[in-house]
Amino acid sequence: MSNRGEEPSQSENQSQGKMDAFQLRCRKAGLKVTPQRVAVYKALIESKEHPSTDVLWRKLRKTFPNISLDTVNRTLLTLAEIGAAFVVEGSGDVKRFDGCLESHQHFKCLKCKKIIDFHHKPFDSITVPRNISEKYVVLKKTVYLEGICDLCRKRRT
Amino acid sequence: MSNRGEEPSQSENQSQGKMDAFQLRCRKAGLKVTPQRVAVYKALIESKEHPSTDVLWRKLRKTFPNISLDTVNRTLLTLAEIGAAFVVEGSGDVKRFDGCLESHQHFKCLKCKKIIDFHHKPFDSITVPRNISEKYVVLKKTVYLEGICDLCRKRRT
DNA sequence: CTCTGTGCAAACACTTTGCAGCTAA
DNA sequence: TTAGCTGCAAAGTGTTTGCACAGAG
Repeated sequence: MSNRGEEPSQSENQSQGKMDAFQLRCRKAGLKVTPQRVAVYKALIESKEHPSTDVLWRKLRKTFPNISLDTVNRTLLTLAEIGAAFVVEGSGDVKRFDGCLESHQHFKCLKCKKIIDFHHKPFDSITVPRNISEKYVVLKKTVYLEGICDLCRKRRT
Repeated sequence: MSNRGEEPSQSENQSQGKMDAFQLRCRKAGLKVTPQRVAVYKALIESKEHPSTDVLWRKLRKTFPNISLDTVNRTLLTLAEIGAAFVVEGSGDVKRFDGCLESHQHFKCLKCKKIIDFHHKPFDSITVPRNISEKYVVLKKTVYLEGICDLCRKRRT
């Protein structure tokens, strides 16, 4: 584990905990714990930028030169299936992923496509109307904001 | 209340009103009112299915055999730019559009990709936390639900 | 008349698929 | 050992672009 200049011991432990939980989750789902999977998952949870397959792949290649784009893509889709990651909601651009499992919301800049995380407690507890929850299985409730971020507003691009 | 075709009187008037408003909006934005644009807009607001470019194009060709896919796509993007339509939020599939300007929310079935509209008043009035609204320009607030629809659950596909 | 919008075709970017060899369990 | 995973290459899909002509203003 190269530990790119960041992470001292404490977060290293946290990270380790997450990795253990991840391995457990894989096994439960009947998935093998391969170096690639571990690397993809690790890179994802260390990314704060909600990377697309491509972005994560470029990053991974620095420490894992042989990993293929497909593997990254397939792994991310698999992670989403077993609930270890999410596909970020958004208005129809490239698929982007989020490895943060804690409750939070997203603001997406329409200009630079940056996604900003925030957590507003009231949004955690929104209640789905009866006529929906009776008829459909609601798996995810999301509050999602779009607009222009501070930097894009300034540079008025 | 379906009346979703070329029905007469009342809804015809409503529809006409919408078309007038649309022309006005185009002119204000400096866009020409071409037959294609009108047709695309009309087809969009008559669709309840939040169509993708492709779906809308197939539909349009029945009454407008020469219209090209690009035109439909470009027109939809243009409509989104001038605020006459929206790109539906969702987790990274094909771009889909919505011509309904009234406040409403979406539930999307992860299996069949169907999008169900609903309107839950409390969702209209969610308030964006200070730290976001102070820093960013929030153009759109969305509550978005994902899950499995009634039909997909039954047929357990 | 002018300048935008359209249609066509080619280019692109992103995903998915098929398969042979590899590897975790 | 063996089912599942990876890497490569090729095929899809959906979207964008460049350009000549047509048509709205």
